[in-house]
Amino acid sequence: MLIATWNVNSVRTRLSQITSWINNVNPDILCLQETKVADDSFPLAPFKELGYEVIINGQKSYNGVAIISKLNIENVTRGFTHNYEEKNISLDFNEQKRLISANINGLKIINVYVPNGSSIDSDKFNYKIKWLNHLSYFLDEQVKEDDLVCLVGDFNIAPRDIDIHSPQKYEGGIMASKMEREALNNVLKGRFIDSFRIFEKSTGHWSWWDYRNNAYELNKGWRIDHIYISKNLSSKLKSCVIERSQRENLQPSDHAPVLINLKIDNQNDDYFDDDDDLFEI
DNA sequence: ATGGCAGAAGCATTCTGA
Repeated sequence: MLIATWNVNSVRTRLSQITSWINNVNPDILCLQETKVADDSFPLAPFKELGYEVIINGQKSYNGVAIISKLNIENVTRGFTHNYEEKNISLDFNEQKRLISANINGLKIINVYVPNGSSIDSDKFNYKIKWLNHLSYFLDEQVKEDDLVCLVGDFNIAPRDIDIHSPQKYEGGIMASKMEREALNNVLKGRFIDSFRIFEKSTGHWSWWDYRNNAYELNKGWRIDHIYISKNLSSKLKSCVIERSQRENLQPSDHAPVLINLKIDNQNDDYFDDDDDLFEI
């Protein structure tokens, strides 16, 4: 079973790249972030024609998340489900569309687009930390002990220094600060495993490269897109790859997809045997 | 420290992203 996450930076602009990638890889579930489109303008038909169901939680211009699945989608939730005012925060944390979840094939799929935070002395940074705290509440509320969970998306956080091309340059800054990493760890609470780090312990593997300053050509990237799986899925995890070739498309997203193979059933089990080009080297 | 690049809205330029 193939499960992917991809910040596409506009689903409409990237539509042909996404459908082409789906045709090549044949994922069972694809979670999108930064769809940047209101729900009534989302391009559903191209995905339905490929045999996928689509659930969306979008808004005009900014943010927006979607789950595209070949398998039946159940128990959809959009945004946080708890009463945020009970948590002593008056802002409506569901205004920005950054969260969607559903049960698919016995798994709970949670797709997030964590706020960027701008810079650590900004109001947006404060919003980012609080948003992550809400995500922690959400997991407490929604995830039962024996649930099989995939928490995927653009987290806008490099978990460790080895996930940044120049850690000394960015130490303590946005996406690399201690506060963000602690907030992320509080979300994970030891319940989850970083799929990518099961297979790759070294630095030099990125999922995002800035559009500016020739960052991709200089391979100055960050690993900020993650697939976290609950520990009870760890024995089923067969691979995790970053599909960085998608960053070489004409007019690409600034993010590459991240893809795992879970041995849940017999679907797509031969995928990694017959297309070695999709492995990151 | 600032700007670089890209997308959306909407028609010149601003806002946002990371």
